[in-house]
Amino acid sequence: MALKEAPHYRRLYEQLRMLIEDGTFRQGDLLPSENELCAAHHLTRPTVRKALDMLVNDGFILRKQGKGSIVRGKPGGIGILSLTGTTSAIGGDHLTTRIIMKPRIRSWTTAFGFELTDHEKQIGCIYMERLRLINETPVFYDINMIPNLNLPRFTSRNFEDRSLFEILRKHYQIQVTGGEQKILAIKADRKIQEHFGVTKNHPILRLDRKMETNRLGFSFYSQVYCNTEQYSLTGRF
Amino acid sequence: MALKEAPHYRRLYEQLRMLIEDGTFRQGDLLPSENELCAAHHLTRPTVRKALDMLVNDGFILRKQGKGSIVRGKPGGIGILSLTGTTSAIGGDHLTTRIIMKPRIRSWTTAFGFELTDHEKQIGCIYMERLRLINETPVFYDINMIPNLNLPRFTSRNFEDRSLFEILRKHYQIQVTGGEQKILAIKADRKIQEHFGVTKNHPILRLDRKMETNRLGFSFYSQVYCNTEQYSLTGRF
DNA sequence: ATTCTCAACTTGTCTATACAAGAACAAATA
DNA sequence: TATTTGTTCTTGTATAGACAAGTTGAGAAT
Repeated sequence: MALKEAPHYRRLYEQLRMLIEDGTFRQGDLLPSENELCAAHHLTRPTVRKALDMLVNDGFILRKQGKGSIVRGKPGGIGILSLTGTTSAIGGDHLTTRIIMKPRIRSWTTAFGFELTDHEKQIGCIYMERLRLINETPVFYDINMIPNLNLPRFTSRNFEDRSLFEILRKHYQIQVTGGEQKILAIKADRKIQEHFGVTKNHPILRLDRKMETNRLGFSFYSQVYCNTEQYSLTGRF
Repeated sequence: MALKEAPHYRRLYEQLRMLIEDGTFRQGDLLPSENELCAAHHLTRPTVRKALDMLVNDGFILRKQGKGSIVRGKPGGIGILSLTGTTSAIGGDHLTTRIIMKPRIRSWTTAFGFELTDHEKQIGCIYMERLRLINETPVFYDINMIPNLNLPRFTSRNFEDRSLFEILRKHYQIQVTGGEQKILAIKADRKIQEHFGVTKNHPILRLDRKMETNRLGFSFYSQVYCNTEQYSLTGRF
């Protein structure tokens, strides 16, 4: 299956994003002007602007009429609230993963309060639980439910180091395009107390998430318990 | 101060968004095709597409090549995680507000962990605390800090019914364009216990938010305590 | 020296057009 | 009947150019 080349605007977006993320452009810097980018990449302004629009949307730059495109500061903390999976949200910190329950096929009738289609209910799901540690401290406990649909060898893959998002993208050409989430604060239940090493009244943040993908009708679901004592979740809106 | 007319793409966006929100277009419906919208509004495709791009970004529609623009379901719950203020995030439920501390001018050196500029520190801030109830149940307690900058009559306005966002938009032409937030789970402190009527170990969700606006260099800050026992926060990403 | 004006940048909005590619359906074909 | 092939709809990508409007800085006028 030959993957087609990404469109020009997306390649420019990826390139500029990388230059911001690796520090080539720093907070407050001006990006090259639209006309300069046009000349440098042999593109026209609407195409360049589309790439810049995406950077604005993702919070990487601001644009000021008459001034230019200004690089914004990267928000600190853990950006799990946006599109990225946990792995890439951590940033420079050291993330390790322990599989608590290996992927196995199960039946399901609901996924963390989100509605399932009849087709999803019928084919069942792949179920997996993981504990994730940042710098040796357990911070996330996630339960994942993925429709059991045409994912050869999925249950035997190694989820220790790589993110679920990355595996779906690389091996199955599935991109997460967006999703829905519910957030609430709860007391740690017995299982969470044990895994996080906290007392029974310790407040825990719970995210119920539905991830939608570029594959028509393919969504998957996660419930994430977070110990926000040391690492709070951050995001842009 | 005459407000200029909004650009065409924004007006089309607002119009379509309203038609989706008021139920004229329902989940699964197809919007008129781009060409039909062009003809109906005397616009060209790039302009129409810009409006549709915004709807995609805000999660109102999906687009499928060869098919059309499909209306998505509106997520339920309280959409405070996105751009809207609390008031418009509640939806159909009944929101009431009690002012716990009336707006007054204070000095500040920090705002909920966000960095302040020297200018912000120098001019001080307007400080206000409110308790907000949904269907008579206290759900939000918010602390607001707004730079004390050129907002005539601000401290004497009525914040009971209207949202801070709305007052800033209507009276001062200030639009919130985005922001940054941190989320964590905490135990209710004494003040929160009292206002929410909960015990001392009750888990509470805390949002620290920085709101950025169309006014150059003007940001304001909120810390929101949420009792998510009955109403969880929802959002799209 | 200070202020003002203007030219030369920047991004913002919009038009007009072209071709590619996916989806749906009808007609032709096996 | 079942399958294939077009045709025609849809959105996706990209070009080229025009004018509006905010910002900046150099040079002219005071």
